[in-house]
Amino acid sequence: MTLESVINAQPALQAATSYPRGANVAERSAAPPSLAISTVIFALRPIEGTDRLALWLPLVRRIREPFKDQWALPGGPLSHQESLQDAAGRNLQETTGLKPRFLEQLYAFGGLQRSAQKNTQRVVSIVYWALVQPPEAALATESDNVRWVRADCLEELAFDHNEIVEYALWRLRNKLEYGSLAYHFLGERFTLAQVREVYEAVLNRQLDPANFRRQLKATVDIEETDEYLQGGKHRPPRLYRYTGNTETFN
Amino acid sequence: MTLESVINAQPALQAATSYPRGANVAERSAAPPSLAISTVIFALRPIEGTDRLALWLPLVRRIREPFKDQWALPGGPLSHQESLQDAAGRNLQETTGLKPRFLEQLYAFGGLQRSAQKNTQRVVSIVYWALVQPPEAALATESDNVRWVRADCLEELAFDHNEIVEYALWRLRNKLEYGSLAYHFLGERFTLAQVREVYEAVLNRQLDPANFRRQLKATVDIEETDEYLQGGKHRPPRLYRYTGNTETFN
DNA sequence: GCAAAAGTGTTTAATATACACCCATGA
DNA sequence: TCATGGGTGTATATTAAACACTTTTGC
Repeated sequence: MTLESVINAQPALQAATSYPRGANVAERSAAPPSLAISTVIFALRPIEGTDRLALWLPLVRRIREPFKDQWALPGGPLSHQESLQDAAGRNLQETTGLKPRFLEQLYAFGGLQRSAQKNTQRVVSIVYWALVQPPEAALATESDNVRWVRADCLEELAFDHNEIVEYALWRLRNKLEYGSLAYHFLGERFTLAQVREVYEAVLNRQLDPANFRRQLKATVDIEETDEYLQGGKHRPPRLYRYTGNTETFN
Repeated sequence: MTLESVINAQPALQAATSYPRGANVAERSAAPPSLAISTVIFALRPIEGTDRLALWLPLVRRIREPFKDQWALPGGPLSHQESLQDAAGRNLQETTGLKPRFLEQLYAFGGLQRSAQKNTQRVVSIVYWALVQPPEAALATESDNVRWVRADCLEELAFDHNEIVEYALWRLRNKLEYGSLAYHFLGERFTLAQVREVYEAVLNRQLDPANFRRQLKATVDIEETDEYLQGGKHRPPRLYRYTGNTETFN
């Protein structure tokens, strides 16, 4: 399943099903809210023309009302047979093609003004967020209806998806410094400079290489290997491995 | 509405509605999950017999299956007319009788093993957590079916409510030091020693009064008043006011 | 050798901790 | 005046930041 193919699943969850015209008000308001799962997928990619990294996320174009032709977060329906976490994971797999190394619940959005349509069924969205590595991200190819965009210069998205991305960014920046988050953007082995690049891209500011290296090594959860990254222009840097646990809640 | 009276609302949300026997499997699995809202309500109360504070929360006794006669978090149905935040706030108001100064979404729980019953409708619970002040907490009177218990020595609760409380405690302890959380346990004016007592109760360890005072005053969000708390046994301490914003997300 | 990133050392400032000490009040 | 918590001062340890300097590679 490709990223594009999930677009067809979109309207089923975030667009709204109208009630039959004959339904009276009491019946309508008694109807249960429907449940949807969306995911904010962050990846680090170089800014075009430069070698500096920035945060990107994939969007899909809506092909039905409401918000037809606008861009939205990838999402899917909540199947009766899977947990919330599994539903989000499956959705991410269908979207990027790979199992995420980091997938965590972000927030449940259930405001009444989420859909611009009137007389629609209420939709509660449980939003997850994921971090993927560059090789994984490369599998989610672009097309007319799938696009990677920079997270910090978004156009207007469908529904309340702009706010959702803002919140995800806020969470990412807050959680970064005090946990294992950065390593989810990287492979199993990495140089300390690569970790610094992750921090610099996410926090959007320069960090002192010398001090950053010392702080990282003070973290006991990092372990040096005997290998060095070859092929660079300068002195080959040592490769490290993350040894802390990467478990998330639920 | 009293705390006790909301018990009757409980089964409607966390117990499960069986499907008619004639329904086939396809129809059954297509049925949408139902949505419930629960709230973990924390208050600081003295440990019996001492003057040290500890975290307490109110529980209600279930009067129907599943988990009949076991204790559970107060909860209520999600009305079609209100936002998630409003639904949680109304539920808290019905429970403790007062508008909370702090109410925030905790997590959406939607595991499939949440109910011990088979052949039941799936229930997704969006759980909020609240902090209330002692005078507010006093309004939630105890009865046969309503009890305040200490948060750190819970018996076995209904559903997965033990895990939910554990998670809420974890969040509380993490968020305490870096925000305005502590002041939600206190009134508009307070002494610095009272703030320290809140920290000591939540973090469950002693803090140096001198250093704590200095760190607090380094926070620009605190302002001294001209008033002093009279009636104590010793030197009357100065009263302070919190000037930071107490807004929460959503 | 030169440029550039890897990696180390050192100096300084900011912050946390420990604890001695004075202050103001009720009893 | 004594006990006690309120409140201040200070000396020390720990940590963060700034930046000079050495090392190792490709070209």
